Amino acid sequence: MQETMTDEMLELVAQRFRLLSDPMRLRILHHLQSGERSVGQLVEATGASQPNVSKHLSTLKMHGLVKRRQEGNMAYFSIGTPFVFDLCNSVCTNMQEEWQERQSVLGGNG
Amino acid sequence: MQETMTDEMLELVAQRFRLLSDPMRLRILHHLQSGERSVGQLVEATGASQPNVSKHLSTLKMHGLVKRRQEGNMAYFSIGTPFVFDLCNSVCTNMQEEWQERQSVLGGNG
DNA sequence: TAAAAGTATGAGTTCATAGGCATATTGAAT
DNA sequence: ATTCAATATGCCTATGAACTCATACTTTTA
Repeated sequence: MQETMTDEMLELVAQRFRLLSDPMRLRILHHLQSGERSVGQLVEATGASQPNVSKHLSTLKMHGLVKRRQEGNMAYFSIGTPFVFDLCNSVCTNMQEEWQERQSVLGGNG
Repeated sequence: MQETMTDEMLELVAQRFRLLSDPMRLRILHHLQSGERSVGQLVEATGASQPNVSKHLSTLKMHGLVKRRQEGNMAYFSIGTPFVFDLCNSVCTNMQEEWQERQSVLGGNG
């Protein structure tokens, strides 16, 4: 973090993190990682309802995490800012490290 | 993100991000970045109420983002996982990049 | 033991949001 | 023009969480 953090900056950063704090949104992003997907495909893949998927996509798009492309009847979404996966990877890595530490503390070295 | 993400993993990652999705918690972490602080110091620095600060610290501690040390009457807290600052820096950097892009799009190059 | 300071916790309130359902909108096909 | 398919949106509800106030807990001091 920087030396000085204004209230507005804190609010914006928190907002960004809040976008990633929902499992369904993470699942959608995860499926988009392998490429562009239509709403229907995401509904199929996530098991969520179509309105729910559409709303999450709308939220993600509003904040630039996702891009939208229309083709006929269908709307295709894709990742807007690949850096989100860096964030997720960092969190995953850190969690794994903590688990390993905890395990070695609990279970000794055997 | 990894190739396979179980529901439990998604839930845990989301939980981690949710911890960072609150401005007050970010502010507390930000103040801890320069070193260990007592609850009273954080109350003073953040302007939040003492119960509020204590609860946030309790939440952060429960998830390992913060460590607690007791000395007499006082409780001193410090950063448990420095990697959170990497996450915040990534977000800040990315936001700045997007702003610059937006500015050059809106304002041209002059 | 009593009082005071620092911190933690519980009850209650308020606010944000995820999700479901119904329906509106948009484009394609007949 | 009508009907159908894909997607978006509005309303509603329920759940979670941040905050406040009051109070309990804990350690120090008198």
